[in-house]
Amino acid sequence: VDRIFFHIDLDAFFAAVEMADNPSLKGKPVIVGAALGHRGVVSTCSYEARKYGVHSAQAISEARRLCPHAVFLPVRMNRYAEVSRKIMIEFRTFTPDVTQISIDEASLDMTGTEKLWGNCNDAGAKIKQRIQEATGLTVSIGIGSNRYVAKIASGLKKPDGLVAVARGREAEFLRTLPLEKLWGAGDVTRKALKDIGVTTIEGLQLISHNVLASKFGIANARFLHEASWGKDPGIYEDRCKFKSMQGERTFEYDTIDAENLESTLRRLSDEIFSRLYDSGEDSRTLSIKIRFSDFTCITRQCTRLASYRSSDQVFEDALRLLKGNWDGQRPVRLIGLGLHDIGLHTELQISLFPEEADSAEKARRVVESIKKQGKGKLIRARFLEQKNEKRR
DNA sequence: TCTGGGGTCCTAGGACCC
DNA sequence: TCTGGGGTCCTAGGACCC
Repeated sequence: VDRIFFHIDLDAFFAAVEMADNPSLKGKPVIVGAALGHRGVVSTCSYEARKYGVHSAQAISEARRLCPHAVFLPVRMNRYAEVSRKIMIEFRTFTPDVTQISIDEASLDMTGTEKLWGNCNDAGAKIKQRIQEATGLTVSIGIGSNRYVAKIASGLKKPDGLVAVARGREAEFLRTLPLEKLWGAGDVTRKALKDIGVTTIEGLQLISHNVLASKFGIANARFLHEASWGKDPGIYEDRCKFKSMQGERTFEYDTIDAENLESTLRRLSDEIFSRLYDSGEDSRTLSIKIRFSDFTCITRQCTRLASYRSSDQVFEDALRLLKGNWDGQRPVRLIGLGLHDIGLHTELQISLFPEEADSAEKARRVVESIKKQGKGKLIRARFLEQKNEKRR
């Protein structure tokens, strides 16, 4: 059966919400992001601001230099999440198959809805009208025979755009686009492609699979090949629930203050554990992240036998990782804390009694630390027995 | 002009087990 | 004393996206 997908993207979402909430901002350059004079970047900016060269992920100080008269606003994530929920509910009145991609994007399977909403253009117009009425915001819509093509189409005529790719014309559609539009191939991949003489999507379509695989590996080669031909490499498949959660803080000034790092870790532990607790799920893998003043970054992780049961447990492991991996000398720019492999069944069935699980955990740590310090000096008891038997 | 915060997925290598 | 092949779990790092 021929399927039809709509990819819907809110235009300049954070800035647009601010303008809808405060109409006096309309027509002005609006920049949502870090507070002025603080470390941080532009989250979203209005199209008026983009005319001055302002864009997402730009340093806020740079945005200020480019557009000093813009209205600078802090990020009000709770408000955007509220508007986002409202919009997703509207989407679900058009089709039950709505995959939320991010706070401002969704992929809709609109197969078989023609009798309800009309052809693609009509259905698109109705969605736009509904979102406009409900929130005052505009969306850009891409339409295609698969989610990947729809996603790319949605980005081509922002804001308030609608681009439909005819069935059977997917490869031709991709061929006309610059390589930068190929979702999933970023700066690093493009540079590597240039090394083997590929600078266009057409070039990517025609290059031999072997050459591609030897440069990028089989999985990446297949992704690039399918994407370039307008086949869905499966970008939104099995998007289930979240698999990790993390929190991080960039310090206003790089720091070597251990107390500052510890208290930040303490706060992050409380936040993350409470999110885990609220989710009702389990995690027994924790990571910390340290970004140094030169922007290099390390991550260190550990896995327990049983899921975290308190923010104290989270903090204890986080602190141990910090102490084992920071010399107290290198200035730290950012510290982060994450929990991973989140799910309901991550618990190992080691013991019914938490005390035993804890002591098993301690034993494991002792073993690991001895292994690290005295390489090869630790062997399993059963091997000792074997040696003794041989000597006899 | 320095470069946030929240995520997903993949790879490579080591330890360990059978 | 030398040594295989397959599998799982774990760790560290990195590409990419919004």
